[in-house]
Amino acid sequence: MLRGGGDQSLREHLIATAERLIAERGTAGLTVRAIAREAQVADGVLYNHFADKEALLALALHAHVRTVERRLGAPPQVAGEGTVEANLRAYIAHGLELHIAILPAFAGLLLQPKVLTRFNELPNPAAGGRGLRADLAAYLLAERELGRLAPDADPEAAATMIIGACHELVLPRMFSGTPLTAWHVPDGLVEALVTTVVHGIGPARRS
Amino acid sequence: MLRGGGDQSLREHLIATAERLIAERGTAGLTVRAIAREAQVADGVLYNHFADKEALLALALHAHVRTVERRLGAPPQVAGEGTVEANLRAYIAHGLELHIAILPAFAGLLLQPKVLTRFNELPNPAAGGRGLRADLAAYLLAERELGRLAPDADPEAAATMIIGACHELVLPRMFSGTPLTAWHVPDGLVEALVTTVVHGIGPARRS
Amino acid sequence: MLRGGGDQSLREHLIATAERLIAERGTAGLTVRAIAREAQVADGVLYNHFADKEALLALALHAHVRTVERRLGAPPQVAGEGTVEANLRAYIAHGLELHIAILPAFAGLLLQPKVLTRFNELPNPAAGGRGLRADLAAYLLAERELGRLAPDADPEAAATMIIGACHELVLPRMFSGTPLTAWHVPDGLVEALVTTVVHGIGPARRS
Amino acid sequence: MLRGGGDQSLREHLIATAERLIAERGTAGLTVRAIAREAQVADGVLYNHFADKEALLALALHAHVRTVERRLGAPPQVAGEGTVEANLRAYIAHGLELHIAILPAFAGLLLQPKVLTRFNELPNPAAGGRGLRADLAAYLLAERELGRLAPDADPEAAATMIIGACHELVLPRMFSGTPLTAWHVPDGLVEALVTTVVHGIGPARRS
DNA sequence: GATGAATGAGACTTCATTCAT
DNA sequence: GATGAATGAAGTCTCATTCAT
Repeated sequence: MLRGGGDQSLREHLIATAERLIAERGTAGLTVRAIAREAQVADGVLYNHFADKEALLALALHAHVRTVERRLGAPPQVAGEGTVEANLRAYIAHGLELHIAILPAFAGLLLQPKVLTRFNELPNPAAGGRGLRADLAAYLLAERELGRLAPDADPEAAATMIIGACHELVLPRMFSGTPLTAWHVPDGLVEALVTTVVHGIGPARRS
Repeated sequence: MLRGGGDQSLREHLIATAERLIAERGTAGLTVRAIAREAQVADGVLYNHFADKEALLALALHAHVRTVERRLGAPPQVAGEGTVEANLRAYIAHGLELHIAILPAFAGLLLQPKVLTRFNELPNPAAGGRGLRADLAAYLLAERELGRLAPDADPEAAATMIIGACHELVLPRMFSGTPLTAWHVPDGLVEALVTTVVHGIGPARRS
Repeated sequence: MLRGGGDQSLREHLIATAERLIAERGTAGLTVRAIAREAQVADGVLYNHFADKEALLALALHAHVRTVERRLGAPPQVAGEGTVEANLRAYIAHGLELHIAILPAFAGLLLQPKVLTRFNELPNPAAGGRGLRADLAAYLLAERELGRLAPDADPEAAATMIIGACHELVLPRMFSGTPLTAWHVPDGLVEALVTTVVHGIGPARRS
Repeated sequence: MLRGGGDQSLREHLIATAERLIAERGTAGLTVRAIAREAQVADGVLYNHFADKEALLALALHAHVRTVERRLGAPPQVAGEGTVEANLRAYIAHGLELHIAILPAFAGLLLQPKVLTRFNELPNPAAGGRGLRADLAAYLLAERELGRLAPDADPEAAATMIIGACHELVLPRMFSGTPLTAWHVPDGLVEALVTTVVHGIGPARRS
């Protein structure tokens, strides 16, 4: 990006570059210089557009989450359509892909409290991060109102377990050293999760 | 050099000190000098006992996990005793406490590939981290064999959801900025989780 | 570009703005950007009118001295009028106010050789800075010619001591950290200075 | 100063180096790197011994003042010895040399409030800076008690004028660009100052 | 002439690691 | 083995100055 600018402002260019680096390497050891070099701009240019490194990282992380969500599309939000099982499968697929894409980026946040603070000051990316669980709980509540779930089913508990399962499937693999993108959910696992949450594991369960 | 216990080697003393600091402050901004000062030893003594900082951190993290597990005691591993529901409650309580104690420490791991590598070279702390899920799955399988669960219940899926729920309850709170220790599980939530996984949320569910 | 007065050139506007900032904050940490922002003009406009930052600062400092002198009015320059004592009091009051106003600004000068060089290239602000001492010496010489001072009184030495006393009263207070504007000359001090220089401190002094 | 140390600690070595640089160039634009390079040590070594740059500069400035005073020796402090005139000449000579040596160094202080703050926290170098005026006032008071000065002579006013004259002789020359060390007090000036303050300039002055 | 984004050298500071004692 | 002063690369950030528009 040479003097004179291109089609997008340098500010956006920097956010996009940082976002890409975060997606690729996470927030770990991401230096101002690395971002500037990758963006092909001078070292100090960052400070013409952002208060400090943390402000840029917070925005880049935010953009990352939105980018991922845009790519994934919205999870099913209209109760009553299709089958509950199919909708749950869609939620789980969505949650898995979302966590695969953003958990590594968020991990770095925990070591950078200043980025965390600035990130929390930004508007919550729609269904991003903690939003997905609430989304699912709302969906389940609506299905219960329609009579497609047991009258005493607990939407919050179920949503917690389903989204939690997505975490549980992703988190351990972040510690293995192998790139997360190379991993796919085993066949039948999603189906088994849906069956489990719908029918329960108790002895009197319908066959 | 002044050490509390005179009979433990300096090596153990350093690991114990680093473990305590990790437990108190997490891995963020933990410097070699801080560890040495806290241990009341010289800065460079570390390199007489460990290859580098990462090796020490990996061992300290390992020790931290074992310490927490020793404190929590073993989760119920004998199927057929008590009720399934009570045993599941115990697993969930165990999982929550475990994750509250070790997730913050592990977060730092993700940003330090060298620590991660060295940690994975160590013997897997018994039920630690990924171990708990496998433990629970084995327990559920045994209960199914005893006929206390539905014959077609999927122990793996159920274990994933239950341990996942523990993650889901803890993880978001790590990003809020408030200290994790100040948080407690809302009343009824554990019960709701157990009920959900045992009975399912489907329409035909028993009342 | 929004400027207060429409009829002064941008050059004058910049000098006036820099002068005001120097008067308010001194030269410490005064950046080109701060001046431009305060003047409500673009960052780089400075270089259309001045060779560099130092040239602007030299002119602004020059203007500052002239502004202060205009505000203080001329010290008594006509010998033979009033009493010598009263005239000396006026000189001292003038010198104190002048030094209070300009010494902080000049302090920054000493650290910026380029500003210093450019400042010295400018016409000496009439009685400013070093000028006041010469003024006083000339006045004292005239009074001596009129017979209102001892025939062997040394105007140069007396002027040096009187203006020096003004320095001595102001300088130490610049290092105390408290704002100079909050300070006032203790009652009786000016009178004591005049008495001392007029009568001397020697043992045979008239009572 | 290579590893292993020499006869003086590195801490002292750094202070001495900074002191020399301050004496040579003043505090203006004195960088951490310049000090480290001049001291022949690594860039960051400073922070093993001082909280920050300002702490070192404050100590170096302090040392500079003490060094100068040690070199100059104490001004006459015993009233009643020699003649008053000779003692005053000694005070003036002392003040001139002191100010020539330390005023340039102090000028930089005004642009570095943090150094100023730290400097003021240090014990006041005996008769240094503001101390000399008080010293002189005390001496003059003692002489007055002995009857060697007029009974109504004002020691404070006289001291202010005498030390002020030293300032006035030195300050303007700091702005000329020529090195201060190359300047000497014109013959007769010191004598004229002493005569003026002792006899006064009033018309009834003794011949 | 005016703009202001971009430049890039250089400032201060941190910290894992080494090594003479 | 233990010490801890010294190392020096690397990090974040500032700011006078330039130049295409």
